[in-house]
Amino acid sequence: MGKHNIRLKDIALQLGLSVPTVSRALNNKPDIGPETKKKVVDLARALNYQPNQFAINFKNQQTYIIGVVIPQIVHHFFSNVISGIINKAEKEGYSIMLFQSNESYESEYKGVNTFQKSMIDGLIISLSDNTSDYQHLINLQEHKIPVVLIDKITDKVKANKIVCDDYKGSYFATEHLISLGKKKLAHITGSLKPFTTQERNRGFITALKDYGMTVNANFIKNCDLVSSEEGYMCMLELLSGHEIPDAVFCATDPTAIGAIKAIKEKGLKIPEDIAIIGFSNWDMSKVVDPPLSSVTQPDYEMGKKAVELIIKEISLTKEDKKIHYKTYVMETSLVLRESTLGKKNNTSF
Amino acid sequence: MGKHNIRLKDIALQLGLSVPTVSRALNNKPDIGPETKKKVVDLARALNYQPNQFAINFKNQQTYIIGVVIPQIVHHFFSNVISGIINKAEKEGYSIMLFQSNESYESEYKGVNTFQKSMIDGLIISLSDNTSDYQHLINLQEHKIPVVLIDKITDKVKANKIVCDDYKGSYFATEHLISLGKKKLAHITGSLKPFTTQERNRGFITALKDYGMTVNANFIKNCDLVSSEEGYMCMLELLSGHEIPDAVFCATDPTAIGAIKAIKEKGLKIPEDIAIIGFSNWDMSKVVDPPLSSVTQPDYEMGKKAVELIIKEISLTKEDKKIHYKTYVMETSLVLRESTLGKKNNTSF
DNA sequence: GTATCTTACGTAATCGGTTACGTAAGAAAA
DNA sequence: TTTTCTTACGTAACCGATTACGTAAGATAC
Repeated sequence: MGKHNIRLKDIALQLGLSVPTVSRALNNKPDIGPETKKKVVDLARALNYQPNQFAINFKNQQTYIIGVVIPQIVHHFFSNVISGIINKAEKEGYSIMLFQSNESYESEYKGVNTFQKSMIDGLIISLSDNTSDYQHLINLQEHKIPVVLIDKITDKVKANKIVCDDYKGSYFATEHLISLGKKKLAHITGSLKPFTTQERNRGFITALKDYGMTVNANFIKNCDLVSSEEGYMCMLELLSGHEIPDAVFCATDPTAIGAIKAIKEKGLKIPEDIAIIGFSNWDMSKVVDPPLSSVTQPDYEMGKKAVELIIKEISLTKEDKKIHYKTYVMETSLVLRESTLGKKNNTSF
Repeated sequence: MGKHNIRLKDIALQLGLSVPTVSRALNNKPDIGPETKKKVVDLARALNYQPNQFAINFKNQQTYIIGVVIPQIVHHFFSNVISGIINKAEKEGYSIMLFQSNESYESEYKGVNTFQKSMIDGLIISLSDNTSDYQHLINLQEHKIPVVLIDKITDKVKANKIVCDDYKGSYFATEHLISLGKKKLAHITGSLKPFTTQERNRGFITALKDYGMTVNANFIKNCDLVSSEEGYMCMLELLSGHEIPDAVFCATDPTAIGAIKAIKEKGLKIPEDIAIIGFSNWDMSKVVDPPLSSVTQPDYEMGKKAVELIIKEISLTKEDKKIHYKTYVMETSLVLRESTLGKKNNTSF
């Protein structure tokens, strides 16, 4: 037992030919006699010859592997991004090496380095919240390995970047609350370290100003861990003031879900007393009571786009052409449910 | 611009040495003079020499890459499995190549083949529901590439396998419903094609029998797509009979969540009129109203275990030792919430 | 002083392929 | 018949490392 893989050498020996001749026969190269070619092709088929891709990649100095580093896989947004990346990469003949940083800079650094040594052709990365040094990425680029940043990006690295329009999504979410006639809008933010969260905050504030409403500092609560527990606590604080909001925009769905729990416990009605909308349209948001309105991000498409960009940059780099870096901003949209619209005759999930 | 990576050759040229001498100096091999060694090590450090892992792997015929094929990434159970796989693999010095079959046999087949050509050291796979031919896996094994099956397994392939105890988990869930004093138990199953679902069904039926209860065929509904929509429809059917159940065990959480919606719409109380318990403890289950009791699977640990098994088998295979295949059955446990326990003074999520 | 053993290096082979180049034999042209 | 041009193959080099083996110089033993 234990077949070894058939090599060109095996075919060459059986036919009394040299290895390059066999290679030429199988790769439709010139300088090969028609009868020899037929003999080689037939034997290769009979032996079920599969070229050793690893050796070819080594010779070509190309692996057809794209490295992907993200903060965490168990996350609605990122698992969808990865899904888009993998499906698109497969279509284009690339494989994916995946690593999660668990939001640790050291881990991210190590992962990128491991990938570099494995000779990935390109890297798609969403930065850890704790990354503030970008030398590992710049180092990669200096070795002509393209880098595409996705969602968690930085302006310290010159590269193609993909984000979704957190600002506009938040603006529209806020506008939606205003359109319901709400006057006292609150915002539960996430950690303001990531650019994405800052943008969501900016969208909220700008919308208020554009509609001539004042921003009440007491109505903006910070929720660093973006967990349901924290959302619950933040909402309790908002409800304990002498003035309470009549609408809340949460920077993530889990915090919104915690907030819903707090609102319901206080005996208040959603959306009549307080309307609430989240961000990212998590799976769980359609099953909470009431179902949560949210802002959807084009996660799958962002992953797909990242693969397109990296493959294009890989081929441009090989031809030593200059790359014009851009930041691609992808549109979000509102998914409206009972938490803002109220009960409808609606059995959908 | 465009540094090329430093090679042994570069160091050798600068010092007037041969490549193997430089290699010996850097790898603590014998047959090297102390002064020469120092010169080489110093220059290597100065140039920040990083050995080309790809070349080393090629020479050693080992990639330190584990291929992972699963049906879908965007799934609570699988994303946790992958998380366990990646974290453990990194600790052991392996990288992960990830592929999703989207429940298609053709896609799974193609993915496995691509991985084989890329010379993965081992494969961890959870089979697609539509896979009934296993030649791609056997072929891998014949080429001495170990295969570990996880969760969606088959007895047609001799290999190490990891499952969780779907039978016992379901038995305990059913037992829990009985312990609440429930007499008319229903079961909403998933597609009975996967072995896992069959086991869940068996657990339910065996528990009923062990407690001297009869199995009412009208109380067993099939829910092929395991979606919330289907769970909702199945539950409506159960509620439209002349006799309705007082407890339901659902083979997956999403169907249970659909069922909850149906029960609430009929104005029935959970768990007083109908208690309900699901399976897999999805993230969303703690936020539905009422929070759903469920059976947790040790997803992360299963991924970790899979990596341990594959690495062990890789090293045993290299030494040409015989492998004794086992199926590892990992324990589930119950997470009890309001859908069976009723309202408690409980603010946890 | 000669034989033998170390030491420290270089040369060659290898992993499995691709590609540049050299060359013998036969065909075509002069 | 001699020269030149194809054709169809083999040889050598390469990708970047590791490893088996050969060997000159110096140390040690007899």
